[in-house]
Amino acid sequence: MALEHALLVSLTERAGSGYELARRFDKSIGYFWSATHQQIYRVLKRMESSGWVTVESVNQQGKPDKKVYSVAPAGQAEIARWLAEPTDATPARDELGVKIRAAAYGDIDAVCAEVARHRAQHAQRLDEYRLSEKKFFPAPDQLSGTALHQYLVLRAGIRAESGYLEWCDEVLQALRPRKGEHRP
Amino acid sequence: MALEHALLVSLTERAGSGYELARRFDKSIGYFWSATHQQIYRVLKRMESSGWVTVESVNQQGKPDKKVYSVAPAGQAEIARWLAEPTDATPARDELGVKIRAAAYGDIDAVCAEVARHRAQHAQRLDEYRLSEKKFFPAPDQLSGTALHQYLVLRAGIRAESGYLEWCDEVLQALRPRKGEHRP
DNA sequence: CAGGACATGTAACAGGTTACATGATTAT
DNA sequence: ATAATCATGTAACCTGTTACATGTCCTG
Repeated sequence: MALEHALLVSLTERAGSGYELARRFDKSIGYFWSATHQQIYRVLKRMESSGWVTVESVNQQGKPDKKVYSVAPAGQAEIARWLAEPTDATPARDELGVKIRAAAYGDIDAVCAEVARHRAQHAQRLDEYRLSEKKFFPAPDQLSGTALHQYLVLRAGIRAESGYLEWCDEVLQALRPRKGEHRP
Repeated sequence: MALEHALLVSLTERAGSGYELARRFDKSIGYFWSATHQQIYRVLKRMESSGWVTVESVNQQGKPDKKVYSVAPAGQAEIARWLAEPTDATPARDELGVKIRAAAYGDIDAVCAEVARHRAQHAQRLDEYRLSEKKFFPAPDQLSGTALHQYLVLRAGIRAESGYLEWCDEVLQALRPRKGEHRP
């Protein structure tokens, strides 16, 4: 399981509440691992009873109390243990691929529209990634430590998204009826 | 949900038993959607009670009986309905990314070893894909219909795997200690 | 005063994994 | 004999999603 470990990493960098962690998962970490707040609350509770994290209730003026979680020594040990343990590659899962394979049994134009929709979504994500790259890592050669690691996973996102975009274009070119031609 | 629809597509191309479907998911379809046999049996049962598929028990000499599933009209309608319905892009989920982000809190060499392991796995998959490409689609320009769609999803696999490989190399180059240098 | 951000949670459900169980045939 | 392949299934469990519930404060 990686959600536990993603939370531990995030909490190591900065202690925080479940709510704050959910915010962080909308951004940086969420680019390659997503989670809803319910899931996060559940896992935090479990990690607390395992002794991986400690909680402290913090009063706030105006706002409701928050439970700030910090990584305990057992949690640090768990990160190290997990890092050393080999993990299988996550199997690819792409619903759009299933749809394309199914295209012959439905409306091809609808499938093309779907591909175009996904293309747009991925293009937007790629833009965000490239912006982050320019903004936070203008001189990648000089990075080291955690900043370097953050940069490297951002690179994964950039490569994945731009590859996906190219593929969408290949699909659209192959499936879309071109002017002057008519489909058999 | 895409497993139902992946099974419908597979059964449209050829009727088969749960066991046979599980075999197919190890190959072609499994390249972009995976499922265990238990999952498949469960979903087939549900689809049968929804009237999307029909079953026929087939006696075999020597081997145990098998239940051969075929797509019913309601199943065909369901494929068409699902194709026209927009779906969200599957969020990326890469455990290796989490590990790299965590690398500073454990043994960097262990993380590099993991990256190298994954690189090897993806390289092998890419080889298989390229072999399939040469073997089954030697003249991609002339494809149409289902064969074209199969080719396009294979292309997705090839692009994804080769992009991943390049990224692994980028990571290894950035993280691995080079001769003559020593890490701070 | 309505709506959004902050903050946490319960409950029910759907999807996916792992372990176990059975039993025949065929190949080594 | 032993293992692999064919073929189906139950049970328990973990992971992930959706809907609902509560309550305050701040902004427009």
